[in-house]
Amino acid sequence: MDAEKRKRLEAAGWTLGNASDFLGLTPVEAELVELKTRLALFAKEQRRVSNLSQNALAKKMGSSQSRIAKIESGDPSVSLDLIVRALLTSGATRQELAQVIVGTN
Amino acid sequence: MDAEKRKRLEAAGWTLGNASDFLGLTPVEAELVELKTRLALFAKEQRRVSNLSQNALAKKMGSSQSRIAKIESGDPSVSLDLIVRALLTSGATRQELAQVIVGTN
DNA sequence: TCATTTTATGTCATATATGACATATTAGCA
DNA sequence: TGCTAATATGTCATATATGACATAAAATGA
Repeated sequence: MDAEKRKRLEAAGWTLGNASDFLGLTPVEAELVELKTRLALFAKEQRRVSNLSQNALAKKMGSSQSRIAKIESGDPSVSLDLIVRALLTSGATRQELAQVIVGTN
Repeated sequence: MDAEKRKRLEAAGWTLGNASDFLGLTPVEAELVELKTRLALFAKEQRRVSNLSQNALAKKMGSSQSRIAKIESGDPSVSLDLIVRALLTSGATRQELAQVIVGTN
């Protein structure tokens, strides 16, 4: 969005910002959310690469299908611990984890 | 330990193995523990580099001094989420996180 | 030494994450 | 189309993590 459009919108009474602002997240919280989201997406890829159904992965790591679904959908009730456990169980390496963490930015 | 010593110890009634074996951890659980331990150590370093007392860091991230101590001592009651929050709050970059995760091995 | 700050350890009420389950929705294929 | 596996979504009792607090033990410096 360019400065012009921003100015017009703000003049019209809009408060601009991103999702972090809206949710009232601190920068650290926002970064953690982004990190978890990226890892969650990668977890979905990894599971598919390893040819496991959500159910199969769940059994393999002592969890349940519904929780795997929540992991992959970025459900806020899912801990970083669980995401990483899913990733490691579906064969992701530490190098790959690191890769995802550094990201594109 | 070489095969000779192992044989002698086992003959003497010792069951050999590492901490993972002793605690009955699966390979994935063991790797997660190791990962958390390394990050915990790095968290301690990072806090010191940023010249924060445990109390100061705790306030900064809305936690408590005792919990910071537990983070840094590798207490099993501490989540990966909390460790990472502590790291980010004390100024660690994603690159540094990734660095620690890939580790030396 | 002593005073002060920092860190460690233990406990507890509460908050949050968890697996299990039911059930809905979607994909994939004959 | 129908049939079946896969995935999504919601709920709940229980397990685990949390900040707060007290207090002990170290560290730091005068």
